[in-house]
Amino acid sequence: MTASPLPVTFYDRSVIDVARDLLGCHLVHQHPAGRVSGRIVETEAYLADGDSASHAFKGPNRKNASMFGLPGRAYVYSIHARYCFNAVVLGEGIGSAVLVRAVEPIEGIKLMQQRRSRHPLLDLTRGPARLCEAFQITRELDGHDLASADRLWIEPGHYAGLTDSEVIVTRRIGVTSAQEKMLRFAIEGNRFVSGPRSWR
DNA sequence: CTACCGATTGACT
DNA sequence: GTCAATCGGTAGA
Repeated sequence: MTASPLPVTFYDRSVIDVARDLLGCHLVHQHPAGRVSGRIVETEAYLADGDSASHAFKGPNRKNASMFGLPGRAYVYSIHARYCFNAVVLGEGIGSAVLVRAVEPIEGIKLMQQRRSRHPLLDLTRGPARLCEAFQITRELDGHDLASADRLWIEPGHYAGLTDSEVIVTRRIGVTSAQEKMLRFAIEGNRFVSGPRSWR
């Protein structure tokens, strides 16, 4: 795999387009312990305006600061004693991001299993906090530049460029407000997609 | 300092 | 399907 990271311009577009287009791309983490990578199979968009489910809804604070930072950076937040990973979309002061909810493991499965300890393949990276544990993504990587091939980045994948019939669009999972918005994107039929079976 | 919350997960019926 | 444990991060006293 010698592809180079997606450029910043990829992230400087409509958050819905970015969430849709990240499907099929590869998330890569390089660490002294080894390299892990996975195909992105599920994302959610969090809008800059009128989206009460977004952490950016009430404006910038220390926790969500990177969400209002440069596009193509990571926004890593903690919730329920775990971490979740987003890619920041659009320019400074905007406050939109794409949550990566699930990937399909490609490289480094043994390392992922060590980090997640004894979990079966299907449970390694299905879910936003699970994939962060498998990829060793913590708050340390909050604000990290995803457009350079260092530590953590995203590459265009072999199967990127999915047709509309290969993508399902649903409500977002777990949010307690703005539940009506259809902002979750997933590769139809992929076993590593989280949520109810009927949504896979 | 304490109180509270959650874009979750895993265990359980 | 239901539900409680989990703890980092924040807000408030």
